[in-house]
Amino acid sequence: MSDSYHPGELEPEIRRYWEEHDAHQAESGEGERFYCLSMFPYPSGKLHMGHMRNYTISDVISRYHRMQGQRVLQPMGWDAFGLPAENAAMANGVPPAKWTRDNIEHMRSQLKQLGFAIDWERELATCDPEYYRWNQWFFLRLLKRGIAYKKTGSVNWDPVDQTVLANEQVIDGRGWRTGAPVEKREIPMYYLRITDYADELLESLDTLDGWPERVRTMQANWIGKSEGAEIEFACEGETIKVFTTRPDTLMGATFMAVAAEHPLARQAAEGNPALTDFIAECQKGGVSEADIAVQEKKGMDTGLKAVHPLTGDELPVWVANYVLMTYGEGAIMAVPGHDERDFEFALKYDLPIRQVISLPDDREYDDRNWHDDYAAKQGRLVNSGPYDGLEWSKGFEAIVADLEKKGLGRARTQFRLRDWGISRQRYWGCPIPIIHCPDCGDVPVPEADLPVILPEELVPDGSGNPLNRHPEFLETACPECGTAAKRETDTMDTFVDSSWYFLRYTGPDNDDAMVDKRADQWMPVDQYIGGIEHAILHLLYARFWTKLMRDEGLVHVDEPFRRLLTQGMVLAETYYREDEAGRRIWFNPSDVEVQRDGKGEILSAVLESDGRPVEPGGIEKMAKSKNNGVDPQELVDTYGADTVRLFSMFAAPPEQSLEWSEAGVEGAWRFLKRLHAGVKAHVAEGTLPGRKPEKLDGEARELRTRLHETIAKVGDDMGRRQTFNTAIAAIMEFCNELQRFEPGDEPGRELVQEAWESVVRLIAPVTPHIAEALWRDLGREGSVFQAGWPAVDESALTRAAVTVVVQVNGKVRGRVQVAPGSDKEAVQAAAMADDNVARHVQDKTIRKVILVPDKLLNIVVG
RNA sequence: GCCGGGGUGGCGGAACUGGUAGACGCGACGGACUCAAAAUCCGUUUGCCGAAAGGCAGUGCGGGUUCGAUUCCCGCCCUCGGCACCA
Repeated sequence: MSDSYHPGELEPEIRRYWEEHDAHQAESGEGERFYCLSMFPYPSGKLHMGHMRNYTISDVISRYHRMQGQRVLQPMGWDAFGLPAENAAMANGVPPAKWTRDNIEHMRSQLKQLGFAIDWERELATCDPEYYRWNQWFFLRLLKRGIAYKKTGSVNWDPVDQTVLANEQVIDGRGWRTGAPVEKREIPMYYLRITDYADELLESLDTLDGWPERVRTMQANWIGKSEGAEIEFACEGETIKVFTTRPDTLMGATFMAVAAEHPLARQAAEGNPALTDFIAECQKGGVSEADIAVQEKKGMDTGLKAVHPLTGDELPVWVANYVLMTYGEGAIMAVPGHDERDFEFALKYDLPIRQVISLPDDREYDDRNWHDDYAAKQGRLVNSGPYDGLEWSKGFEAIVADLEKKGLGRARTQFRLRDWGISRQRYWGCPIPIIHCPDCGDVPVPEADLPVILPEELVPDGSGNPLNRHPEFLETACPECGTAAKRETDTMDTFVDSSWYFLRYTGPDNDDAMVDKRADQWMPVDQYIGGIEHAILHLLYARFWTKLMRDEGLVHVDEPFRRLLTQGMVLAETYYREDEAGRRIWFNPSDVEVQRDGKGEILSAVLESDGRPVEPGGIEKMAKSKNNGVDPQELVDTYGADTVRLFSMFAAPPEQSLEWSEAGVEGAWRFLKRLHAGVKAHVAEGTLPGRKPEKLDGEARELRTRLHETIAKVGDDMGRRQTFNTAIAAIMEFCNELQRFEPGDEPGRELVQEAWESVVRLIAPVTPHIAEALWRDLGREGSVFQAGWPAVDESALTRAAVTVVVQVNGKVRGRVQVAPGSDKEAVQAAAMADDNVARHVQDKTIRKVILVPDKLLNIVVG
């Protein structure tokens, strides 16, 4: 092997060495356990930079902890069910199973090339019956406990393809393939009672101090606990129940509004063609909340009158599209004086507005500056009859008490969180183990008959679930009475698969149980790493499912993930063309040639293959659906895995989103070449036994101080802060100093040996191949990952003098060298000896002097 | 629309607890080496004024608190993520 850096030869050799020594199996070695988990990938075809970043972070943390002497579990698997496989099947006619498994093969080999310390013995794929049978088994237990239940839910319906669409497949209110306007449709589905756990899911967020604050905030807001009251309004022999967070504004209610799906709306529509048309109009469009929230507020009077429970006044009942059937009771009391949406609606339809809360300065309420006024919700009650003058929270209590006396209302807690609908009208997912018998109804598949195996040869064509046209799957006998019956063809939400895979990693070979006692050994996960886009749904469902399994006695932790690192997304430009039908065809950025102006704005973009223009579609997270994933393969082929790993960690802190650019990868490459050359040059003069160099002075003494400062900084950055970019910068900075140093004597060479051994170990988690090789070159036995993390020599950290910055009135005017720990007077005296400082102070009066010890002195003059 | 982030040189970013703004790297420019190129090495690189010493301005925009604000507070703008069937 030549003496220069050739990762193409070096890296495979090092990987063979690891494999021969089972270096990455979790059970080997000694020490306390550390479970390092990264979110498993959807096998979309190729690795992209988002994956690369995610798994490199995970590997750096794993290897860092391994070097701390811990026994690390870093598993890998495949989130293998889901929509993209069906889309690929439609496009190429390949069955989702084959497409998925081929992708897994390819991506596994890519991951192996990157040198991740993964325990491949534990690999799993959620599309394997050995995995998903436990989804089915557990679902049946939940059904028995009443946690799983059936009710209707609303879905996007494509009337042309006669199929249910995912929200992603609805574009501007139209089906992505047919272009037909989408409608809402009610169908029966299975739900899990996550709302039963709402309080616990909210409360235990406080125990997750290893989670980013922003994720905990988002989850708390998502669960959305509000204290309020339910109030009943009599209405033509029926009752309209509403939930409100502000019962104190009840006297300001001037109308009622119900959702289009509300039973009362349907009832009122009978014999009212205009209202029937309006309700049908509300059924247009998809079910996505974002779409509903931005649509124009519309409504229609039902003609019905509701009775105000305290005043007896008649209030008109409207149907309004901004009232959601899925929150509260699907009906509201509208208080346009103090609610922005009600206000907007009242203005549009000329409904009365009444102020019932005083403004802070007792101003008169005025529609025109309502936007300044409506927020004033914290005043006293006015225009509220017997409640006038009460502070709002007292009014809240008084009104609820009076409603309770009349039996027309009571205090209640409401959550924004809804039960989790898990039914999907799709083929490529885990079958829901239910049989529909004409006589016995919905019958669970007996445990002995599990798993219900999904036939793998089918090819969806976009017109509904092919299981419905597959008699071998569909036709069966009722387990209770034996008559001909049909299987449920809905499959489970893929979030079910990803809600417990981390538990299965602890005992993936167990054919007799979902999890076993090994789960107790490894759980909870010490470090979870994944994209911020999963901050709410996946993480909430995984927390919920863990609690469900706990309550079944299967695991013994309350929370699955002790520490969470949410990596920012890797973004890339998207490019598309529209076909005749207006469908967007997406092109990979690597196939597009782009010209930009001086500010980086795109001037033109053409497809390389045909030279014709494509439209830029904005910068978005790398994803299969927009075909903007950048494959790291080409870079790995050119520079090797270590360079790409180093570059992806150096580019930005992990939590930050990052627009992908290759500019700078050369820098990482150059650094590794210099590191390699530096060690080789030192070794060429002969290696030394690693021992603490004595009797250093001058430059050597300073270099050793810098070495141990760097060791302390890198350990802190990798372990506590998890800012790998700054850890790498610190290593680079030290290497620059080390390479300028020329050892004149034996202690100097000992220092250089110590320095290179430390540098190689500090960089090892990031660039493991080169570190392993250089560790050998330095004359050390065994793997660098068994060598342990370098220790900080506290005695090396002390300095004879420190630099203190001197400011005059907050502006830097000089720097002085003083002994560490010098007091204000001493530093000030030194500062006044500086010409420039003295000039700025001159004959002015010193009003104040502020000292930040060993760092800064600010002299305030006036 | 609602919830949560982000905005700092030509570019990626650093400044951790309110204390030197621009570490480290890319790019660019100048130089060394070379027949030449690549690679490598050395130097300069926020803007403006200045020969220099030094000075003034500067962290999306507008205000505020403070001896001192990229950091805290108020109001905006832009942008990214999520919004329950993308995963």
